[in-house]
Amino acid sequence: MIDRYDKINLQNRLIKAGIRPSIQRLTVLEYLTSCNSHPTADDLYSELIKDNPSLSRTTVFNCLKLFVEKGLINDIDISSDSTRYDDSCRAPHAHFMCRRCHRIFDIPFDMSALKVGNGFISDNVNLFFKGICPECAKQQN
Amino acid sequence: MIDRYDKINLQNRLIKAGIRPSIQRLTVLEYLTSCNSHPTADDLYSELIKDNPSLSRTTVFNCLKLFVEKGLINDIDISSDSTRYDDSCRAPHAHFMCRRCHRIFDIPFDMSALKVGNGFISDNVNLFFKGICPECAKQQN
DNA sequence: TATAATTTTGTACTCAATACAAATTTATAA
DNA sequence: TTATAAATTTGTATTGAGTACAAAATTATA
Repeated sequence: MIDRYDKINLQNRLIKAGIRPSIQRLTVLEYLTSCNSHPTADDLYSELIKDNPSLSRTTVFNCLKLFVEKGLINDIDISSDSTRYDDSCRAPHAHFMCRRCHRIFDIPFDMSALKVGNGFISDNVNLFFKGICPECAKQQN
Repeated sequence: MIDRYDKINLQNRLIKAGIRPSIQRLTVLEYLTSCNSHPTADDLYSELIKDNPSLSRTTVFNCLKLFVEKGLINDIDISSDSTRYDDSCRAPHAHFMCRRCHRIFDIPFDMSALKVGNGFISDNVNLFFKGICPECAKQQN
């Protein structure tokens, strides 16, 4: 159960992000904050429906989408629509996705310094930035 | 049109990766290598079907999946099934996805050093490793 | 040439995510 | 308070990326 202090905390986080703290939104954010895993929308829905029988699956998707837009949470996902492919023979580079025009740019980047330790054996690294590309930044004004 | 030298090059890349160089596989790899964009499977299919009317959409998906498995190309995509979410309030960390057990691990990582320049305005960074987690590495032997 | 193994093709299907409109809740005005 | 407007939630219908599967075609091996 979520205590009063935490509830106010969560409310403040929503308000600061410009989101009206409805019960459903608090519920979704509370679960995300308290769990250490990386749940999918359906993970959340399956879990939360237990104590909130009237909760709609669409609401969970709506909340998550809104939270990501407002920068409250991260979506561990890279391409907004479908998987994209990239010839790994090319020079190492990071990717940048523009939130406005949805293009993906190659960013020259030396990835060789990026390592995981502690027994993890990595064979692939992806570095992904999101934001506004130079063109869209100009147009915005 | 793809010239003879390139064709042999592509063939060698496939063979080295342990993939039999069928016409369809060469076609898909050739397009991926020559284009500078980050096409989706359907992008590829729509383009290649023009000159290869008998090409199947499934074949394109099969090729891409195989190429990624063999490390020939990268998929710019993070979660294998559906989008996962992550409270951004938590300490900055990278992610590691185990190819065997498909779990996603948090990896403590100082992301503050990761910057894009050149007029790109980034508000979000994702660093994603793929490979084998310590547990699965042990079990493997 | 026959047989086995691999690859391709095409149809049917799954399921995450979205569109949309009705119902409900919350805020604002009179 | 009551009426009205705005925002949110709900549920159904739909989309579309990706997969399962088996038949057809191709390629390798005996």
